[in-house]
Amino acid sequence: MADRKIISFENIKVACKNCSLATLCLPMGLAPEDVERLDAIVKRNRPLHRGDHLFRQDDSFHNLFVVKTGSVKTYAPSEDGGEQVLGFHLPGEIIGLDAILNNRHGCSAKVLETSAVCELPFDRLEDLAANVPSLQHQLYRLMSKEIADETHMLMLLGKKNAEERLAAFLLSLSNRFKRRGFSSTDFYLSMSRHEIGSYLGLAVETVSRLFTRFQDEGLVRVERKHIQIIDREGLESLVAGQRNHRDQQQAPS
Amino acid sequence: MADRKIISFENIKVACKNCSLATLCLPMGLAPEDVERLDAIVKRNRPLHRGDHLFRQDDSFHNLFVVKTGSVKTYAPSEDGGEQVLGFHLPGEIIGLDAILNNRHGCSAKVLETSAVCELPFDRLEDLAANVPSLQHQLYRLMSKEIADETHMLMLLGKKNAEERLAAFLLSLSNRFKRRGFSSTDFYLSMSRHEIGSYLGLAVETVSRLFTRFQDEGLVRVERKHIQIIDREGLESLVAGQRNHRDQQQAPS
DNA sequence: CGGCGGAATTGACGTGGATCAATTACGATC
DNA sequence: GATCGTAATTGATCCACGTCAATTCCGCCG
Repeated sequence: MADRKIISFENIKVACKNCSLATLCLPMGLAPEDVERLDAIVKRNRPLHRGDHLFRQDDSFHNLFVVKTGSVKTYAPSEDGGEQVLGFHLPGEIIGLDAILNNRHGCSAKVLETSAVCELPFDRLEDLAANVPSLQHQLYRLMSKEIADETHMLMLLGKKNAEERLAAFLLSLSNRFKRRGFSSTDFYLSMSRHEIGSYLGLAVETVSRLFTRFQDEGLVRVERKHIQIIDREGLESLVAGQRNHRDQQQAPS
Repeated sequence: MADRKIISFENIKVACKNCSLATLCLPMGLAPEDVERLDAIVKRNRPLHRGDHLFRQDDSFHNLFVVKTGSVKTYAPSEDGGEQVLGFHLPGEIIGLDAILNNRHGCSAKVLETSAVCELPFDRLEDLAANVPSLQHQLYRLMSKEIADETHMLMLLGKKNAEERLAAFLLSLSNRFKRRGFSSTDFYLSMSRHEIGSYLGLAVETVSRLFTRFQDEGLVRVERKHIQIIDREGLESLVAGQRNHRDQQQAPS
């Protein structure tokens, strides 16, 4: 009891309308009274800690999750203990949309650092969306964004080499931090080299070597998890890939 | 006029309720009267021919497209005339969901063979969905499926080698043909080796060599575009990837 | 403060698949 | 049926990146 009181500050729950993420998250584009209605179905839990799961593959699906602070990775575990990282999720990003299809989660989601996460019961959200066209539209938009983002990732994995992939990854993080009001040039990675490699389809050693190479070339400053972007344009021209190889031929009519 | 009459058989337009795809497509799970309402907003065009575009990258977005017969590829063109194939779409599959976000198509869509395609004005569909919960739900499901499919593809590109990718591709086609009432063991490819390679992140030559290898190993019979699956289980065990390499290590807690 | 264990780095080496280069096989057109 | 252009196959070579192995670094805990 006393205990509960002491840590009660953890329970401070920011209403959607006061949340700094309102312009990236579901409330985007909603009228104030609709934000209130959305607010009424959001569950806000106490912070989770590194290693906690939001859900595991094959869990039955009830809620979508939105990162409020911290970061989360989604991944597909494989029998043999290995895993394929599918995504890293920053504040304002929605997790679980792939589970609507079968009412079952197709991947696992694990917290990378102490994080706050909002929970949205999907059936209630769906009901509300049917009555609030702008919310319905925003849901479609968010799902569309998820599709577009994954398409972008497919292109990265399909035809970019290792350095183009890592450069794109760093720029993606940089841009997302910026939108969230953090520095776009100075940030900390919450994931390991191993996880970055898994996400980008590269070996850990390759990731490590590229970080040192990028640093030697004056593109970034790397100190363990601490990243500083020194030459953003340099990274961008890497991604654009002057040195792009595969598949430059003409397609058939 | 006479002309129009002569080819008028092309204009035979199957209503959704009579369409053989009703159980895979948007009408899935809708009550008959709701199918009628959906039917009312569907535009059915005359068949398109090989090379015709449904839309091009950066076109403004108005309609979703559903393949009725034939096949369509989506791809991202690059300045230099190259392209990255993003997907192959068979009857009953929806195209254009990634465009909802910005009201602009993020990729191009081109018909691979003579094909019939239904067109759905998205704004009218959205309005209808707001009034027909089962349609709204079906739309969420279809978008969720798109996300889950792309996730699956990310895993393929992220950690599978060339033969695992091609085996998975063949099995995917086989399964999709089966659901559509076609043979799952004997079919024709509507796309070129080059397009397969682009889709799978492989060089044309690699695709070609793998086809011959698979044939030599008695997994399939290949004769140009004509494919016969001889040993489905063999292909499946390839995909499962006994010989799987990358990333079998333990993840951190 | 010292010792332990996982994470990261660095180096040496091997290989899967890209690239380059011919050759062959089709399909379209007249 | 001859001609041409593109698709597909096949072979030879190369290299980006994975794998293996050793070392260093850092956070953690007694």
